[in-house]
Amino acid sequence: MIKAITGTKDILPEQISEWKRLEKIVEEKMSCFNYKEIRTPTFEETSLFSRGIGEATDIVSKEMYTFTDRSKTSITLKPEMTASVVRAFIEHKLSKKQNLHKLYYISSMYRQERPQAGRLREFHQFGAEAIGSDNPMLDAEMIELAYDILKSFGLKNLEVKINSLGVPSERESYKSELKKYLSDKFDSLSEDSKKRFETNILRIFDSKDERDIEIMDGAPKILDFLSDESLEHFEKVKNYLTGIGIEFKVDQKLVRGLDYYTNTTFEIVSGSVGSQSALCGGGRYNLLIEQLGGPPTPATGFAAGMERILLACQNEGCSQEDKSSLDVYLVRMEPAKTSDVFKIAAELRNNNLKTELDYLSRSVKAQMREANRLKARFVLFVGGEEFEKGYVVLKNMESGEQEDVKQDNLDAIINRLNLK
RNA sequence: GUGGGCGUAGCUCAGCUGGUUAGAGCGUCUGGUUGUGGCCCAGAAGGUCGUGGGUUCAAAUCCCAUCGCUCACCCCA
Repeated sequence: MIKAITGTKDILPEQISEWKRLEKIVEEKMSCFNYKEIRTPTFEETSLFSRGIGEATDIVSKEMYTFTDRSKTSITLKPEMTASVVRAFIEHKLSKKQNLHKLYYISSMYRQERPQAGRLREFHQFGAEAIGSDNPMLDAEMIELAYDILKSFGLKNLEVKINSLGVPSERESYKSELKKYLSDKFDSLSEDSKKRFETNILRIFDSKDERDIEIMDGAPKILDFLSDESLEHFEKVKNYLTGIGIEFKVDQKLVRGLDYYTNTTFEIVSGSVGSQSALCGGGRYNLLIEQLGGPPTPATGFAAGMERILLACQNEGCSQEDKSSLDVYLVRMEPAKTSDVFKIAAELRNNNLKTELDYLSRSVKAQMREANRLKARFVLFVGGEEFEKGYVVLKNMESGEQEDVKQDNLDAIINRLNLK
């Protein structure tokens, strides 16, 4: 048997309604905040991601789906969306059109990691990018927007964490201070963190090793190394959030894995999923656009993992039942009436009524059971003596009442079905 | 890349101190009188016990390998 590739999942019909519900909320909220949808290709030139996300990050160094196509171009399935959006922004010279672009997307992403709860190799994210302004209001708006969507979807067990990583010069001086602090404690660090000491020292903060956590509790704090300007930006973000009643926690251990972040970073975590608790993460990336060859342009954004959100929702019991039902089910009482049934179905469907009929040549009883399972509001019996007299029988499945209706006057039925 | 758990009907699982035709619940299908659902009742279909090898008179049950799933580390959404 051929099975789906490891880390990929089919989304079956019974699961679609929750996906649609989430997508609908995303679209409504994005539009409410005046973000415009953008769609970019599934794959890009590999260098976009290696330059954009950072050569040393795990995403680029070991998780990308990269291959060479027939024209020997190195191609990569997009592991995240920001680099693609920025590429499109630069390529289409959007900065010349207007100063600020507020964009959103819903798309699948690809990362070759070991799958686990809330983590797949093909997964779906929605997210937003505001390109063209350094205004801290937009930093706050990103958090507001993401939080708003998660809340609207029904999630409760949420926590907003924010931090500021400052600008590169501030971060570099912080990193060297951190290095100093850790140098005499190096031997006590976990093996993983010893590696991180060289590759990305900030990530030691992410360690779940108890000794590491203890050591890092005494480490210097990033906010002490930020300039007045960076701190002021951060203060404003916090004030805006407080002003609209969003609770948050400043977490100076919140460092993000992508290289391009500057100043504000944030995460919204859920206590309702497994260890992959970050439902959404983002922050400001003021240098990325220039770094990818565009005009110097400040920007901020976020991405949210849809599978994780769905998982959290399921675990919190906030999923909604699929309420879809049928308007009418046609019961064919004799095999000879098949073409009549088919004709009536066509007319009902032409009038936008959700109509179903039997394709398996089953008994009337079986057809009724099927109608019931499909939650049909009405059943229309075609056949028998009524049909010979020119009538079809309309049955209300909830009340059980039924009545004869002239078969050459389907309009009466259509009107009746459209009423409720 | 590293570690733990698990692979028996469509689904959830029982059976596993080796021993006659492998079970349950749910679901599916068909019936419960001529043409009518939901509840109830009856019956039926459906499984090379992940795959390959080994031990044995005998293996779903023990051993090895392999594949897959899953959770966690790592990383991140």
